[in-house]
Amino acid sequence: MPELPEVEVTRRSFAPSIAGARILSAHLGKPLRWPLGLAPQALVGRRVLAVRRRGKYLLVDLSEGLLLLHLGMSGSLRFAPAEGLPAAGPHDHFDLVTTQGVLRLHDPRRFGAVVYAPQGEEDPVARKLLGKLGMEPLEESFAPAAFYQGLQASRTPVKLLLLGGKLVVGVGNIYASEVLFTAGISPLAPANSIGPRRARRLYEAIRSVLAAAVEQGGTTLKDFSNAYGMPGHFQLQAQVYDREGLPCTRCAAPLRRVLQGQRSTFYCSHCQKI
DNA sequence: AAAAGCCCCTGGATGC
DNA sequence: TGCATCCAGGGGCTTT
Repeated sequence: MPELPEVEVTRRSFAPSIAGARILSAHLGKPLRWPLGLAPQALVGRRVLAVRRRGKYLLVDLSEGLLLLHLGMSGSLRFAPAEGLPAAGPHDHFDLVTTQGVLRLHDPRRFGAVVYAPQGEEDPVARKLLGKLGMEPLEESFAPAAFYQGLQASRTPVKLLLLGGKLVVGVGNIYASEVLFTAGISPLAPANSIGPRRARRLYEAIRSVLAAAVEQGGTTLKDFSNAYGMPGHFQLQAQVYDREGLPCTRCAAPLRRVLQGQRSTFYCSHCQKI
């Protein structure tokens, strides 16, 4: 489900509310992708200092150690007062009960994870997950020249390179298709066939599409919502994703769907050039 | 070492 | 209605 915009929207929705809270208890449901790495009751008494994001990971800084949260394909977070919060359902797999509310991870498919890193970002556990991540597309450090060089270094179809997260993070299956449509570049184009001008257009498209999606509260296809249950609206302005056979908004040709790396890609073969 | 495939898991939509 | 099949917003790991 969640790509960079959804993770960022989630983060912004509850980070101010949980900052400064003291952990009262923590509870696990069914196993997630990886084990937590410590007994949940060991978290009791620590403080939540801040919530940051790296790629599609949320980093919950504690007074001692760090929690890494990932929402996988179907995960979402909720932050709500303990009173009035329903009992954990069959798909609620992590509750962090604090003095300021309960942070709850809901994840039917359980591709998500909550991992404890005792030594913060320098921890081997954290480095393993975060160490190979690419540039943050909404940060100042996302440099056009470095992006172009990254494209030049690979013959992989550009859609797959974007999805891989080693050059730039956060672009998932929806936004990869949207960004390439905006840039007028075929998802099938080998990355190193993209010249400097088109690379610059792609760079700008990544920034503008992701920023617009954050602005719109993310994309809600079926069940995404932020930590207060509010859905996003970006799906209303999706140009190609999940629109196979519908007319291109730019040229009216029917949009196509192809498989790349066992995942659907949507594009306009007329507007998007190799 | 880059690149391609394989899984993990559940549920909803579709088709017979 | 019931059952089988396909598909889904991710990404680490294994194999080429």
